[in-house]
Amino acid sequence: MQRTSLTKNPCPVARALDSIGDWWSLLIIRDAFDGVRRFGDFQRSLGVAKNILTARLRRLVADGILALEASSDGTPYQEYVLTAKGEDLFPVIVALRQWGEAHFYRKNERHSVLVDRHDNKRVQKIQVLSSNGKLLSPSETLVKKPSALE
Amino acid sequence: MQRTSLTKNPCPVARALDSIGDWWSLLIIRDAFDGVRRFGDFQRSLGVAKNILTARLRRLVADGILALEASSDGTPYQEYVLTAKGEDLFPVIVALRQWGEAHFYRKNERHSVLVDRHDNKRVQKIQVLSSNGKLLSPSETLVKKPSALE
DNA sequence: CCGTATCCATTCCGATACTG
DNA sequence: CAGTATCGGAATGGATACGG
Repeated sequence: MQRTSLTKNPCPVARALDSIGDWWSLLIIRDAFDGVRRFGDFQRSLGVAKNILTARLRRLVADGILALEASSDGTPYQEYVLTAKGEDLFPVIVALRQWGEAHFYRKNERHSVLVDRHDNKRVQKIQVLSSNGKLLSPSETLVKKPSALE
Repeated sequence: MQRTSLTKNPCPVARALDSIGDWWSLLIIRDAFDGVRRFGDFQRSLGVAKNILTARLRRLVADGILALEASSDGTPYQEYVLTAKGEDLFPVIVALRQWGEAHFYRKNERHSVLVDRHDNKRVQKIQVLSSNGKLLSPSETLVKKPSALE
């Protein structure tokens, strides 16, 4: 039996995970944000088997997250670049990164950080804000079903 | 051969995904944010096989994302609740939700939304901000390796 | 250099039956 | 109700060999 598809699931989180909820896709996307564009570079960076990488890249292209482009340098190969839809995953990656930084490193263990290119300062912690700009904790929010909207 | 563990990976995103980068874990956590606490409720909500659910819940407890508590009502069973580490995933879930809303629904298709409990208004779009509060696009940021920090 | 094809082991997943 | 046990099929993952 096949894995249940979530593309028809009513929840936006489920539909999102249907595209990128596997072990490798978000790592590929993270690399793409870091400027990786070539098959071999993804492969070396991730240490993933080539056939798996092929399948994942194809899926991401089919889902409109990556696109194939002619190479920027002279080489006759194509490159994988983020589409607008893919770029919209930036907050997801940053949130994951900050969660990882907070909970998976020992006190004296250092890790890379995300900085503003212009002033070299660390990016702010990503937050959930109300319409008037106040920080919201999970318990102060509520998921409202479409049927319950006016 | 086993899947390569990412717990020693230098990248915070990779370490995070080692805990929650599979198909079900983030959906379980989403449910937990929505107040689901009992085994059977997770099972019905997700439609996942019970043995898989068992394995995932165990992993999340072992990783300190969920904890087992005595039930709040009178029943003699235990409940799965988010730890502080688990609650810190809130921005990740919200970012995923907003990305899903933006890209996986047709024009007239409605979906649930996340609102502020106090005023019933929609939560702001999650953003990556510089230290002085300006919105940053992916290309305006840079990942700095620990070796390159002063 | 960029993939594709194939092989094999492991894991994942769903369904169902079962226990306390 | 909350799991455990087991089964079979599918997908995943790693390695390697091959082709344009």
